[in-house]
Amino acid sequence: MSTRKPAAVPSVEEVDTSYLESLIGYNARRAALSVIEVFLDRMAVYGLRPVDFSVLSLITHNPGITSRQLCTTLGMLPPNLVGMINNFEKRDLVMRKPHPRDGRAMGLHLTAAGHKLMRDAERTAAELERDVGARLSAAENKTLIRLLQKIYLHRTETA
Amino acid sequence: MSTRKPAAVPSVEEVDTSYLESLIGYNARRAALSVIEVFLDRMAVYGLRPVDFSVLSLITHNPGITSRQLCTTLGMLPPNLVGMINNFEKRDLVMRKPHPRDGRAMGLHLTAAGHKLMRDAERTAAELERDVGARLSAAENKTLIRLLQKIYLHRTETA
DNA sequence: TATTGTTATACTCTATAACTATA
DNA sequence: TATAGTTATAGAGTATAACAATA
Repeated sequence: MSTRKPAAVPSVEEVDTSYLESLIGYNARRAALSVIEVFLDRMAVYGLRPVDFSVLSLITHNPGITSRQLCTTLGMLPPNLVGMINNFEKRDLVMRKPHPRDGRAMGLHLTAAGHKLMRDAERTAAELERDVGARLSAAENKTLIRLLQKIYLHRTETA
Repeated sequence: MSTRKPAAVPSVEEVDTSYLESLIGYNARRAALSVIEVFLDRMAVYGLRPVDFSVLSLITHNPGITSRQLCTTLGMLPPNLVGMINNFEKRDLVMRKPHPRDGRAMGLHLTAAGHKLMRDAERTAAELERDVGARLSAAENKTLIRLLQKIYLHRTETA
């Protein structure tokens, strides 16, 4: 049944992925997962997942940022941020302070320990960026980031 | 720091995301999520999530592909594929046939209904690709896919 | 002994509803 | 009335261990 004539039940020797590889979404997702895999590995020593790093990095560069601003920026939902911030407080990385002009809100700030951790973590991130980026030339790197931003920073006219 | 004297408790008017936006992983993830958002919306009429589309597309272009091959190609775990295939069988989109040369394996094949659905779904995917790609020029589009593949198709020398 | 497919299950991530206090 | 933060909880997605059938 599989020797001479076209097999009624074919099998696959090598998987043809050419169609999927022609789709932007598929490629972007695969690339993101590839980088995140390395990220998970190297940030493990700091006890930080990618989302932890993103949140702490935003607090680092935006002292006093509120939970609401973090959620809007990172596309997270408020209930899912609460536990993260609580953990950061338990680890003495982040402090909640009353917002100077809005009694409902809490401003988020790094502690001294938080600053120290993020100095190391951002250095590691820079090394990772250099290693991953080494798969591309410097110009390609710049181009890639520019094109990716054109994809997701498009101002939606329809919605 | 903002108006006159350095505020003891600063607040944030506009969130500075410049640091995160310099990282490849962050940009790739944001771009992927942006495309997937549109994908979810347009594929809803077919009852297909991105991963469903990927699996059915691989079966379409690789009739007789096994679960093992699907998992390896898409980075999924076998237990998580079983339920998907069961659903596809219930919806009369996919059939399991005994593998011609390996009694342990099952080859996966589209039914007639599956072929019809995927013709429509791949047409929709092509339209989506055209619309998302319209944010970029044709040349940029080609470049973007090439660079993304250089990121995730790198042959790892270390591991 | 190793591999394919499967079951059961645990764990994480994401999403929804509702409450409080402040605006 | 609307918003920021929170709680509790449901649902989806992802992970590990173990088993039967076959290689």
